Amino acid sequence: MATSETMPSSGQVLETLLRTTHQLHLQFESHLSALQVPEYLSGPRLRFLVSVAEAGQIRMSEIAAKLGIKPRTVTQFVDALEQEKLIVRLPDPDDRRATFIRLSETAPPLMQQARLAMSESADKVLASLSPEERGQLLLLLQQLSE
Amino acid sequence: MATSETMPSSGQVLETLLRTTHQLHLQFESHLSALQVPEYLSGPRLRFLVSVAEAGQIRMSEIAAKLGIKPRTVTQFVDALEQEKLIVRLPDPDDRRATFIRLSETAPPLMQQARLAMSESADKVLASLSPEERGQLLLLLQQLSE
DNA sequence: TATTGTTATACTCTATAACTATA
DNA sequence: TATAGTTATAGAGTATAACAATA
Repeated sequence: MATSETMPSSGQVLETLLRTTHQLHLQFESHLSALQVPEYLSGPRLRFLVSVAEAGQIRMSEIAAKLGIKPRTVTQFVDALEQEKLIVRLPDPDDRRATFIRLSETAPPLMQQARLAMSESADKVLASLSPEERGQLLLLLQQLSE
Repeated sequence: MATSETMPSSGQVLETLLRTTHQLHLQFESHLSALQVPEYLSGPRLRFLVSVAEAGQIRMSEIAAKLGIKPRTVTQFVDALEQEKLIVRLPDPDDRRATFIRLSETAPPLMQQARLAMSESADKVLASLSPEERGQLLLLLQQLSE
């Protein structure tokens, strides 16, 4: 039987995980807003854009499934990001009910800038971990998300 | 010079951290809502209640500072949780501008129930990690939040 | 003058339900 | 009849600004 230090309860781990990431999230957003990143590039929007960028071109229903959000929510992201000229809607010629989305031409440099600011913020937020510990953390997280 | 596997960039780690915990958060909330926990005990509200419970009795301005939220937001939490009979407001006799809050008598059993459900959900969410890995993760998170 | 908490208001993210156009 | 996306609406969590009561 192991001690509680080597075998903490799931509840304790998850509680710490959610609490800690909430703190990091707040720190991260406050660093970001101090930098030159446009405010409308919030966390969820950036996550959305990254998904679109990875796919190149993707149907709205697909990205909803991929991100675990509802079609209605996709419509709102697309509306907001289209207004900011970051993505464009394209009709699907094979299915006239469906709509593809992809990054606009102005999006990549902005996202690049956002990534830089994110990485700068991340350096501050993760300052208390050594490079090796960051590697460990990354592996554990990747295992969790599979 | 280490490889990128042992020394990932901060940006990559934080990106994975935020993305992964977003997924976990969604999974966790969906497990929770499938259980018998009252819906009004959402993550942020539970976090708020736990803070109040730890303090025993705390001023609204203090809890705002502790949780990193604005006084206006505290007022909303208190309004909602007071309506659910989970906390009570008490005047501060020494400063008539200030208000103390503390748990009501009915709160602790409900919170206990919520913790149990949370731990059940957590088991599912963390199923892909061994007990040792959970221990590692916990240590890394604790280090991060210091 | 400064601080505590509140009212008024608004924005983002998320959801459900009802609908339109198409398949 | 089923699917893709939209309109309409709502609710939680967060914020800023203006204000009243008190210090």
